[in-house]
Amino acid sequence: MTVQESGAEPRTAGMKDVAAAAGVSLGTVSNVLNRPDRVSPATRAKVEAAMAELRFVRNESARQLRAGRSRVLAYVMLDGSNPFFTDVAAGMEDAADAGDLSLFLCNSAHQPAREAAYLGRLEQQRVQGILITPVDPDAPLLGEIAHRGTPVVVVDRTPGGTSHCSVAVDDVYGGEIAVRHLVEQGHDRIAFIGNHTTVGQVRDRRLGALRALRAAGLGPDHLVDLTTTALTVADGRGAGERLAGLPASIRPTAAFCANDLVALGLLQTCANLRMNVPDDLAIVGYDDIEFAAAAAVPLTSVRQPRRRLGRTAAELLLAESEPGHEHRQVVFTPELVVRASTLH
Amino acid sequence: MTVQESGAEPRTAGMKDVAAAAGVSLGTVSNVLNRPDRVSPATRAKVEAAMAELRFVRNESARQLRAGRSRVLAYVMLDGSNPFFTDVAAGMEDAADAGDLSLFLCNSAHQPAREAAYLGRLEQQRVQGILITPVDPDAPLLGEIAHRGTPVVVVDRTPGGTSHCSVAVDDVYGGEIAVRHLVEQGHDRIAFIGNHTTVGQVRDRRLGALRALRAAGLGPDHLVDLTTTALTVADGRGAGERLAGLPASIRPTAAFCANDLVALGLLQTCANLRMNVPDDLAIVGYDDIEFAAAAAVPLTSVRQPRRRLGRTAAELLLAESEPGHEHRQVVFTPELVVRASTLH
DNA sequence: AAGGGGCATTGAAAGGTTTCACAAACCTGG
DNA sequence: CCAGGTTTGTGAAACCTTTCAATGCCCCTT
Repeated sequence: MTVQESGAEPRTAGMKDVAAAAGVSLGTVSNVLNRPDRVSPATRAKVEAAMAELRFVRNESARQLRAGRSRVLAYVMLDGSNPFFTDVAAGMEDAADAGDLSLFLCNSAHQPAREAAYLGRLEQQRVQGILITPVDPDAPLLGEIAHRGTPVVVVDRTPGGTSHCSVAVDDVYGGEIAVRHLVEQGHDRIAFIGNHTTVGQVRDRRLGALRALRAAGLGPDHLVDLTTTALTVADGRGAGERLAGLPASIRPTAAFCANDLVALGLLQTCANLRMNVPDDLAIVGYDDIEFAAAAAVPLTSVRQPRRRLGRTAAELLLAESEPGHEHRQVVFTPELVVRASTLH
Repeated sequence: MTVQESGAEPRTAGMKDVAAAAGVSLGTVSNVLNRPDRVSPATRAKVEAAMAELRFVRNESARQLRAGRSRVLAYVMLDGSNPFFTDVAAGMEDAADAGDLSLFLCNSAHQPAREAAYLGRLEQQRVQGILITPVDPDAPLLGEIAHRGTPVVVVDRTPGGTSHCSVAVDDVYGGEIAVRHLVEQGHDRIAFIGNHTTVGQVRDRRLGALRALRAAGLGPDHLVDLTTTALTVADGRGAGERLAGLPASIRPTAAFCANDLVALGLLQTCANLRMNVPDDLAIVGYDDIEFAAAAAVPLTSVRQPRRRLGRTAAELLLAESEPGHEHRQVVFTPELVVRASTLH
């Protein structure tokens, strides 16, 4: 209306165009955008009308270039198909919303190369901060990034060094309450199903299991290891078949699974083999994902405060920019949710 | 080594600093980065050494500002906690990797406001393109964005207009093969569980179900609607209880669920109520998520080519920039995966 | 030995925003 | 009616990269 649209469509209108259309200076347009209170209602209206007219879209690259920092957080997650991580991400979104930031999700899918590629891209984008559940929490890359100035918070792993904050859950304690519960239910021969030789988390959970046995006066030989390669439903099924193949005299009467996916696989094998849960085999899972409560036999599981984990991680990240910041390692305490899979 | 690090740490080194350290011009540094073949090996080595020395990180904002476009795709998904969508995203990642692009995931969680916020942010970032499973495929916002120049591809919904490409699966056909299978198994009274009044997809699946009945000479009264508010496990449980409450004379002998989460919930209720699956109730789900095969009774389900859906969507998006581009609506054909939940 | 072609490198402009010191206009109270 | 303070608005610099025409330089050809 103020400007004549003659012929070809302009690629995109910039603030300069808006300023011309509204008959004000460039600086005023910027003020309307960034400090609306510093501009009189009348001119503000004029400028806003021009912006609508021209379909102005702010160019975030230029804004960032000048302003130095972006309004974006990113979470590089280990496994996008595991509900645990998407729940953690939901918690981060809560915090990001509150701070008027956007959260971008990246899925490394356990691949170090992909993780590195994402980290590089994010660093180049000058994101405000990076949340990450790393393939390897002690990889030097993380420290380098933090050292170069992009805040990093490690989620659900505790890194050795302290070049950044971290948020995790006490896995030793989680393993302990799981097995203590089984012992209280009268079991004294318990299978541990997971890949404790590979993953730190799982090692800790197993440690907790041993501690609970010791507290009950039972030695480590009361824990029967069924080692898996990963923590998928298929791994659980496989372990179930191995378990069922053991002679009755030494077959455990209960199983503690390193996560719920494994527990669900185990449960499925039990159903196939007509083993009753919990009478023939009691099962405890880990994570308390939504599908745990929804299983054919609702699963007793160790609940991690997933959403809170994510929210806290994001909050820690935002706190990094404050003046006298000290890196903190937050550890949450898990809790046992008892359901039918362990109750006679 | 070439440069003396005196006193305070510089925020971040830019290409200018690298050029100075390497004793070459700015343009040469740019060439090393963007057209390495145009630079002699000797100087390239010098420059690369300087970059390593100074821990140079390319500033993506400035690059974009000048170059105009970014190397980022984004997928705005409807529900980050539904494995279906994370699998679709995995397919997109495959395509993005191939094109040396990064994929950022955003989760609208069914909230229009959040969706709009993400879209705004992405448009401002000038991402190369937006993939989206929208809350409302006919919202005008999508068309506006496409019209302003950011390519948009709609995933798993078919929008009314044709201002962009779309990729979907033939839901009518999916419903048809599901119910045809049930009819072939001898069922003639079938429950339909889902929210077909709200969601276009579900409406189509139900339409397919009716078509299969008609083909078998059965009228629409042979389909018993159990309407839910959403498509979660809890909705499935609730529907199961309603179903079990029906008098035996009119109770369906089979159920077709609008997705696998609902089917899993239904399955759980059956287990609780000691109803045998499939003898007392046959169940067909939809999506064939990983948990479907892993259920206590492995679930017959309609498989959507999730990963291919995602990959194709991303490819379509990349093709948008080609000269004589026409918007295409790709429709895939689902297939039935038969498992124990429908086989005597 | 002169001319010509290629190749490696350079220097300056451009891209859209934010920021900040400054100018102009407007009030307030004496 | 004026001094001093406040509110609005302005103009130019700065942010860091990419791009491209122009400049040297070296080697090959005749």
